[in-house]
Amino acid sequence: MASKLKKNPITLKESDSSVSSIEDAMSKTQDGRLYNEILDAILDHRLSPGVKLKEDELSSIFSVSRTVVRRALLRLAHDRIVDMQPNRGATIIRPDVYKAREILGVRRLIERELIKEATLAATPESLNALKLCVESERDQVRRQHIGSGLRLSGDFHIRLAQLSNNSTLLSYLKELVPQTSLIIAMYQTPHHTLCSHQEHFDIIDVISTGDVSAAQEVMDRHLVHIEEKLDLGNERSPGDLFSAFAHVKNEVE
Amino acid sequence: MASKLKKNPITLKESDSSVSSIEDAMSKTQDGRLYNEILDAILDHRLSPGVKLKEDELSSIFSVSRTVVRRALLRLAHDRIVDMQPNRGATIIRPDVYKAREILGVRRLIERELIKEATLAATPESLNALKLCVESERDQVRRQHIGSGLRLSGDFHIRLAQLSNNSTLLSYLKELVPQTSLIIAMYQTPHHTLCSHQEHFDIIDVISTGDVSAAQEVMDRHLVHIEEKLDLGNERSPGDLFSAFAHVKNEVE
DNA sequence: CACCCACTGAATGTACACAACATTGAGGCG
DNA sequence: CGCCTCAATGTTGTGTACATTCAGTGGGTG
Repeated sequence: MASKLKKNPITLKESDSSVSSIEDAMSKTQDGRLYNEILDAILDHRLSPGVKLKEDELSSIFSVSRTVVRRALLRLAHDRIVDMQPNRGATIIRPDVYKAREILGVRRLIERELIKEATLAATPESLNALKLCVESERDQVRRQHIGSGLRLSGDFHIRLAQLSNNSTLLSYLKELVPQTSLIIAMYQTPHHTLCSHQEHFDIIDVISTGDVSAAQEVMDRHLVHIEEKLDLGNERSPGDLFSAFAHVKNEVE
Repeated sequence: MASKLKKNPITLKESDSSVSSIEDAMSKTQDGRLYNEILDAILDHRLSPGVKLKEDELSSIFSVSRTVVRRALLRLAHDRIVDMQPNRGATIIRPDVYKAREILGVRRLIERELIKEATLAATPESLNALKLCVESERDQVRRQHIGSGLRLSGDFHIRLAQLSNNSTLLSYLKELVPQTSLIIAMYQTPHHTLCSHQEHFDIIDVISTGDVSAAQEVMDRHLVHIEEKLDLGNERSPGDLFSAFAHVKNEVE
């Protein structure tokens, strides 16, 4: 059992994650830290769809008790980021094509509203802070830190949503972003599937004009672009054995 | 400590709740049962906004260990139905006016989309089943079972949403309905604030015509009516000491 | 040879004990 | 007389042991 420790290359980056992640006040308890760790791993594509998250392994890796692991997993399950069946443990979701379209559709619905409210509430200062965030994203990608780039790309959407002061829709988006990350992991095409940071800069520009409809239009197109870059036509993602043989091992939902 | 058992009048209606509640497959584990019990109590207005949910008390009342109680509370916290602060326990949320408007606004956004998809996916059979549900709701109210009527009223919206096959938006609505129930409890005016079942019948009728825009219009008006029946002008709900002295005891968020 | 069933091992569900933290009240001090 | 300190108490956070369930396996039988 102890030999399984090195099986997973997840490093726990103490202070880094609590800074980079948007989740702020919840890191006080241990399960909040673990929750963020797993979330970051998913956003960075270090954890793939379909991976089984065994409680013993996680407790070994992060040196916490199963109690803490269970809490973290329960939260992820409630976010619909992992799937928990009674007595059968937790696995990272593998959205099928139908579900993927559903999630992306909900994102469009919700972000259309969020950007409307954000546009009405934006100030020059908050937009500048947002711009800095996108620049950092761009720099990470240039340095070939694709994983961090991906996470920061999600961060942009969440920070943008925070401008709106709509905490309900914000909490939904916080679930949708990791789900989208998993969808990208499953259905990405050879060409890059990152949010283009240029589009992020464009979005900031439109918001600063105060034109709500235009902002909604740009955001919607941005999300459609993401969807178009995916290969949602045929179900399996190329080169992924898990997808190719999904019907053998587990016929999900 | 054992003497506190009789303090809370919550009865645990074994089989009843698992039938009446929409939550279906989750009642296998004990925490799912407790989760549904608390949710039903909120929907029936047997539990009010601001009530402290102590782990020991709940574990005594329902004869389960604190482990189970904690899981249930954690789920409720994630639904934003209870508020959990580290080391400070769980209390049922008390949405202020701003938050109340936000939640009702999100409901309108989400149900507008849900009824669109439901209209496109509806069949005569599914609509008939829905009609039976509303009739049962009407009968409960006629028999003065206001609590059950309230819960069934929420059930209508959820069952309607289930027609749409959009599980993401459905899960959001499952959080929004109890939140709405708490808002109604806080801000209800002397005249009845139930969803009028007549409007529910109307909604079913419009859906059966297949006219999406009309259905959206009717649903939107229905939700606006609910909001209009509330007294969101002045914050306190009449006769509720908790609200009246909220600024003294705890200045929430 | 294929199918069925009991067994076994591993993983999860639950309970309880202890530790850490927050709240509150009394007492002392300024 | 009011304020501060600190201990007592209650409540939550965490770790661990035990119970339960499930999946895989091996042997037996039709």
